[in-house]
Amino acid sequence: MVLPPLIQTFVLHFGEMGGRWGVSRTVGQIYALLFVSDRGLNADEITEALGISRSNTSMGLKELEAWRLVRKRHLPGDRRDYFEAPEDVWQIIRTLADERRRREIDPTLSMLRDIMMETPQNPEEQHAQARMAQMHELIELLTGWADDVQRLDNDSLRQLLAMGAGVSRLLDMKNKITVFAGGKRRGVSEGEAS
Amino acid sequence: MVLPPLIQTFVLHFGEMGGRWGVSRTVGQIYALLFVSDRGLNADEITEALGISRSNTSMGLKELEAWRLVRKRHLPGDRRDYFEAPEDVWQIIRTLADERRRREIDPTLSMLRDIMMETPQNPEEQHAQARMAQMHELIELLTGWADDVQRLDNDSLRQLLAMGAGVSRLLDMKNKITVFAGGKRRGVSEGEAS
DNA sequence: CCGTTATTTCAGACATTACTGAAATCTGGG
DNA sequence: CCCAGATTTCAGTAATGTCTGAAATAACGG
Repeated sequence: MVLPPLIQTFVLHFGEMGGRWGVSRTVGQIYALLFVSDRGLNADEITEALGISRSNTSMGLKELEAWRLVRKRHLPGDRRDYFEAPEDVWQIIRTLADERRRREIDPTLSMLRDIMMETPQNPEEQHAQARMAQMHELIELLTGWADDVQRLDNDSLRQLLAMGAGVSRLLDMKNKITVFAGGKRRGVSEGEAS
Repeated sequence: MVLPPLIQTFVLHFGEMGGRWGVSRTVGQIYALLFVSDRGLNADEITEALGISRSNTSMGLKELEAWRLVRKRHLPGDRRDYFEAPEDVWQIIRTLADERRRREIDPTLSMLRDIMMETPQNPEEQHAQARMAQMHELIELLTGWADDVQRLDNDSLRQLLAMGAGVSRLLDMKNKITVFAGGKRRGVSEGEAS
């Protein structure tokens, strides 16, 4: 691998981390390389830069496309495919959240729903089912929330994050308003999303 | 594996999912089993229920303890260790967030900080460093926010989640108030956490 | 202390996943 | 329709990761 030291460190780190994630070392490295690159790269350039086989590059790129983390682009007068990582880091987070949800959360939710249709045959199964229901409820809340936040534009998202623990003060405020209005649960929260 | 069908499905699913996550099939299964169990189980019971080797159980439990997802408990008059998964699903989320952060995010932040101390030697490195700075900023924002939310009690957290997209309306409100107060950036947000 | 039972460690067997090179397929220009 | 460059597929191999049984260690009661 022949890369500027600064970039090499970054790429190698993502390679290692790729493992902890659901992707291979190579896939992590390819993504890291594209992320910091100031222009699209073709498969041969990537192969060369990372010192891996051409076929490995091809597979890695395919996987990254499946994750929607890189996209193909064509340069006029050049038949080769060029690949680049979308620039907007906020969008990257959205994409990641989306894909991980699709691959990890949704199948679990589906399984939980199926199980919850069953009738427990004894106290042991009954307890198990209750636990699964707890898990199901929590996951639904989390993903529902994530869905909503997902739709915020970058500025709103940044604002929300910058607020940090301030959120809890907003919640207090909301509660005061709610109580004030006669305890009829009509604060600024609850349902009716845009 | 001899388990009530309802539980078996759940355990097997977590085994599969374990793979996508950073843990082995066995570890996923052990956790799932403890999660739905209505009492602590000892290593032999787990071994028996999952049809795996005693040593595998021992290693799996050790890993789950490292994740702080299960804890050891002792029953009076019984020398064996009993294991159980903490009950509070909200707390589980906190633990997971905590550990994943420690294992995946923190090392990355550290690496990014190191790289950002370096002086880029050419335009290519300069662009790369700028991209890393973007990533660094985003991760800091996300983790800072997560830290704050982490400290909310279960009810506040539930409320926050239930609010969903309502958050954006709160933000609008905040902005109105801020502007109203003379555009001096003194809304309900910004710094000064509890 | 000693014997018994519980737990952990660890080297090797086994299984899974990642990577490569060669061959096959695709694509666009002539 | 053919050629050359580009990409993908795939079977075999290398590398990792997981699991086991046996042996070592620890913990407790007597």
